Amino acid sequence: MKETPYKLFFRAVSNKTRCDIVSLLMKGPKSVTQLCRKLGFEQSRVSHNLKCLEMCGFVSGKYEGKSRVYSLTPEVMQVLNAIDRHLVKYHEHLKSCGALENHMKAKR
Amino acid sequence: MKETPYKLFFRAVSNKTRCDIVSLLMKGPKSVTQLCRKLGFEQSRVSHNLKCLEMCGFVSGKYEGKSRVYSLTPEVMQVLNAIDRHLVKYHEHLKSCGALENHMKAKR
DNA sequence: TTATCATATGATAAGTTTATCATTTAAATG
DNA sequence: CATTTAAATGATAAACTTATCATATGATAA
Repeated sequence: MKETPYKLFFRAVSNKTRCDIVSLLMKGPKSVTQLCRKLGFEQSRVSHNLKCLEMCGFVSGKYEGKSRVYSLTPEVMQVLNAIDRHLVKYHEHLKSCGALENHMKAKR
Repeated sequence: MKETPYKLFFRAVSNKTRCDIVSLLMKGPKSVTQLCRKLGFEQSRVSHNLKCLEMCGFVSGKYEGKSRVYSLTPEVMQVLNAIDRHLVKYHEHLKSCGALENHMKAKR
């Protein structure tokens, strides 16, 4: 499958772990440990997903003492804010959508 | 996994088939057959994915004669345009990102 | 330099998503 | 209402993604 920028962009935040990480980082930079604590996720889970977000340009990390502190890149902040503004109106539509969980599969 | 509106929104367009469908529809409404022809995808593939997009409020379809014509919802058009404007600048970053294809897996 | 705490990486099993094939339903028209 | 063309649905195997566990690397300070 060929990768379009669109797809890559969307996919980066199309799962709950990364979505949650991004949401938290929108409130400010955090170390891996801080993210783990706040989200209740395992460390390697967070690190793996941070790597993915980093490679997609969503976040960047720099060492501060022993810990590595991650922040959203300015570009992505702008994008997310733009989406946010529009998602406010759109919200309702999505809430009633079970599609991605239920379609294309029967009663497995 | 609990579903956030964010995740649902992003996931809807996080695969190539749906991304392509949405891109095409940005240029105007199309029937299923037209989408199949232009994209070179199988009919059931397109229909399944349209259903997903429809349930997420991305598209809506109405019968015109024997065919069913799909269009993007106005709300989503706005969102996509907003993302588009920002993605222009961001583009470069994403192009160099192999993360979602390569990380978390070895040499399988 | 080694001990300690923080993060990253690798392998893998479990879970999810996808495309495909086969079949069914829908609309229109003779 | 039978036929034809268009689209939707269901089941399933293959592909992909994810979380987890085990381990390795990094940074600092004693």
